[in-house]
Amino acid sequence: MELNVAVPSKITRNPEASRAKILDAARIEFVSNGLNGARVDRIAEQSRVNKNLIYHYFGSKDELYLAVLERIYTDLRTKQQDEDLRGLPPVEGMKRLVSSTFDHFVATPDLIRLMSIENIHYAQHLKSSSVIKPLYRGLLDTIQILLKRGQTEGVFRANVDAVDLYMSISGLAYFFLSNQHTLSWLLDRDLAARRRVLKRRQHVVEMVLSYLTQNSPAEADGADTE
Amino acid sequence: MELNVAVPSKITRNPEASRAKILDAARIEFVSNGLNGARVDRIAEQSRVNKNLIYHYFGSKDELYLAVLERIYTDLRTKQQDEDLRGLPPVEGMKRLVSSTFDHFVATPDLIRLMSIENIHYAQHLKSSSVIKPLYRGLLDTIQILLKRGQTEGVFRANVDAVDLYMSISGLAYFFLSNQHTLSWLLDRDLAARRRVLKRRQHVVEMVLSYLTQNSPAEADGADTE
DNA sequence: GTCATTACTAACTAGTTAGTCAACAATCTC
DNA sequence: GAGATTGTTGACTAACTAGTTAGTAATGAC
Repeated sequence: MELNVAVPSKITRNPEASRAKILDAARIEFVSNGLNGARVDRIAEQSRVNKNLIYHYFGSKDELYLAVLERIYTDLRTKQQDEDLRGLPPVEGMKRLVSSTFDHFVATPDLIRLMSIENIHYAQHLKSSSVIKPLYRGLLDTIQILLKRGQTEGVFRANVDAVDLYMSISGLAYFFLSNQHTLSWLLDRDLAARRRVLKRRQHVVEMVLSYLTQNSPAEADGADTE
Repeated sequence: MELNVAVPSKITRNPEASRAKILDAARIEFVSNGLNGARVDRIAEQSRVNKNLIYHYFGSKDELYLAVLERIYTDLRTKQQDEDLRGLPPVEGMKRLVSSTFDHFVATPDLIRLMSIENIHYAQHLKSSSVIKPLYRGLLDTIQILLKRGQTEGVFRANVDAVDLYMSISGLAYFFLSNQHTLSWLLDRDLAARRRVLKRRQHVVEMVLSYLTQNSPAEADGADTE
């Protein structure tokens, strides 16, 4: 319904586009500079929108940040179609779950940084969100389903906590990515190099699967229970 | 118009104590609020020292931050006496290495937060430090020594990269701690609870050791090499 | 004791920064 | 087309913040 007359050129109103432009610029700004380092003026400038419009739509810097956080979390969880894996043979399903989790992290560095930023702030924004929390139920269920089936089929070890397994799958990928800058420097390796990333991916998959497929308390070793 | 007469109570000078007080207060401030969130005025107030003294000793906010960073890294690496583990039987040595790494992380939450903060800032301060980098050599050497010996003795799998192993050992503990706040909320668990931490510790040790002790390419499975 | 050095202080400043005010103008409702 | 609603703007402000200036006084070297 646009282009109604010849050349209007008057200030066209486009709330959705403005909102989206603000959100895009805000994402870049928050991800690059953290919550305290981010500048509202810079977001206004980058999105080519009047600063007050930001307050009109989002209320405050913190609420804008939360909006960015919610969007990036929901984007991730809608892309991550783990439900498809539930029907696969446990070993195969778990392999794919681990590698796809890894791939999603690699593909979304913004998410990694925002998670770090949010934890620096004691997750106080996340806690005031109602939309993010439910997103995690599905992933945990998938892990639980594959785990249980693998155990009854006798291919996975017993006594594995799904939450612990989730944290390990994520943690093995997360640390490598979130701490890339300090690690690359300290270890004299370019961890962002494509080859390195692929190598890491394989290592992570192998570690998780060798843990799962090894019969439970294999080591009847010394106590070490202090 | 002070009480300059009778009681002398003159301002005693104590450079080392002042320096230390500033550093202590700065550590708390930077760890709690991040680099951008930290306030120099607050550090001055908390250390009960004139603000200019901070600039007198440390030059700038960034240099003060670097001083805090260097101190916490060196503290960790002097406490972490991994050299002692090099003579142990590989499995036992590695077990202890993993659990002591975990314990050090748990005991030093400040370090975890500073590492996250530093990575948010692309490790730019760390890179300008000359003292931190060498500290890492020893730990990697220990891993390498235990790994090699375990491999020649036939108890550890072949083709394990020491850097990957280091990142896994650290990552399994780090993610659990650094992302405690978001994870506790998202997973409905209090990850700071003592029982949880001990359980996690055991899980991490088991995961690393089952990976190491499983014979190399156990799964002659489908390709999955896309 | 004198002098240079170093520790320490109080008051100030130039530049930011999140957020607001008051108004204008498309667009929607009827 | 009148009137309410909502999108959009530029100028403004009060509070803050890293860093400075200019000075005083304790201490060490000789």
